[in-house]
Amino acid sequence: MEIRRQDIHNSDIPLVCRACEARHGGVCGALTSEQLSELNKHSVRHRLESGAEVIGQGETVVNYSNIMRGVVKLTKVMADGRQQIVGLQFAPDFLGRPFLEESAITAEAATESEVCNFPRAVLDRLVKRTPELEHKLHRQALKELDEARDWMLTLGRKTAQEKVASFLYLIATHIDPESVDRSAFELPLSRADIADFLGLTIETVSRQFTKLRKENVIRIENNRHVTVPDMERLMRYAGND
Amino acid sequence: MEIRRQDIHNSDIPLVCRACEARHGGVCGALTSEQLSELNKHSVRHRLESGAEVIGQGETVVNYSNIMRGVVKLTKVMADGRQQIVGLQFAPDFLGRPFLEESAITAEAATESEVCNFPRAVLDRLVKRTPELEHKLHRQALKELDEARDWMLTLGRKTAQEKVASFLYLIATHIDPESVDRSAFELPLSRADIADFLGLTIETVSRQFTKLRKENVIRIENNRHVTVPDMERLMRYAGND
DNA sequence: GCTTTCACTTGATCAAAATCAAATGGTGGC
DNA sequence: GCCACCATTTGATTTTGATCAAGTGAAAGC
Repeated sequence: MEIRRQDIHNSDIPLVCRACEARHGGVCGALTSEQLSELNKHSVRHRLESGAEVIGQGETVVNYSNIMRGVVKLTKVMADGRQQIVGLQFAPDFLGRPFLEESAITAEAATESEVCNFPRAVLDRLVKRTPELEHKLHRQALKELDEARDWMLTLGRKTAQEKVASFLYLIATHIDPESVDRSAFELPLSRADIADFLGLTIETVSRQFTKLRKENVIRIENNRHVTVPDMERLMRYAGND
Repeated sequence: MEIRRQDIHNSDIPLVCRACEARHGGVCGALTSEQLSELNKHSVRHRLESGAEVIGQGETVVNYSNIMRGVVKLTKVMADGRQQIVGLQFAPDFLGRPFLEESAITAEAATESEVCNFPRAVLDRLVKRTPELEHKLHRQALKELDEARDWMLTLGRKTAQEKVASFLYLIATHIDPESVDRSAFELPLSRADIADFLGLTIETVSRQFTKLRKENVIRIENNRHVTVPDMERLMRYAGND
């Protein structure tokens, strides 16, 4: 038996939106079909190569985006080049900092990705008229804040081993929200990116991977494919008792 | 000559609110006088000793607060006792995590403080009916997110010296938003708290203070009173070029 | 097929911050 | 004023992770 979606006027929803994975998880779910149509008129779907920049630190924000597929990293850079990843966003997250002219961070595709861009001005106008949309954005901001604070504990107080285990646990639980089996996944970040996420060097990250592998906490194939035989054990290594 | 406030129906505003410093800076500024009266019926002003807990990690959130005076620290603790301060909030900040039953952090007065508590349920009801209020809370969440991300760079990539200088710069610019002269201030945190904020030990913090003092970047009297002769120089020591 | 390149790993050494230990100094109680 | 207590500083040593320096291994180009 077929189950019908509860959307009202489903047929009025733009075709591309109907097919969009982010439709129900992301901010677009807060919009009526008319609003969705309006936003859709101005939006452009985009494929991003791994490493492609969405916006640079200090640049003027002209677009917001929804991540439709892939992983986007948010980074901050110091004048001398030291770099820190301050956030990882997964589909179907909203990407952007409302109410600010200039971006305080760089957003860059960590993997090959797909995003749906729409002009800042159009969404800002919609937000003013649609409390439910602001509510969604507010919730997303709070979620990011919770994640940032969790990560501050990791950065400030955990050992290198705990940091690497925490990272693996984070990826295992975020990479594919649909999947039931979280024990096997592809790392969306290179060793260099992982180091920038954890406040470590690539050498230290590599050594900790080797150590976790030797202690059978994880298995690694082709540098990027990770298997976790015992998730509870990984959690203990991450210091999350 | 006396200058009149632009508030409409100023006389309808509860007396305690009229005198409240947080009235215009905090979330209450988004409310009409009637809403303010309703909220005020349920709110209780409270004096907090330094160290007093507002809410504990894992506890059920029953109250939100406005900070009227003082500094509140937000901390996370690991099972083995390692601790990290993940946020500092100054008057007239809003204190609380909307839309979540259980607090993920501990909030504790860092200095002798004063807060205005109101029941979660009452504010949640007001938020639903008042888009402008949700907008204010949204902006506050985004501000906290920006601050958290700035701090992640400090925690992950800065040296002990840069961390301590960054902390001093943060306090200098946040402790008294009114004051023009930011070059002299009281530290709201003990050395132990500063260590927990910076992901360092108290010994390392103390040594860096001594070093900054010997290099004439700061002067310290009575352990808590700091003078900064050249703010630009402090900023350079903090790595913010 | 061979070379080049790039990401990653491994090894040796070094430096920064942690740890362990003791001294100092200011504050409140008597 | 003197003592006790606590926060802070200072000193000696150790540890962790950074740095410097080679290696390895897989994929891309010729």
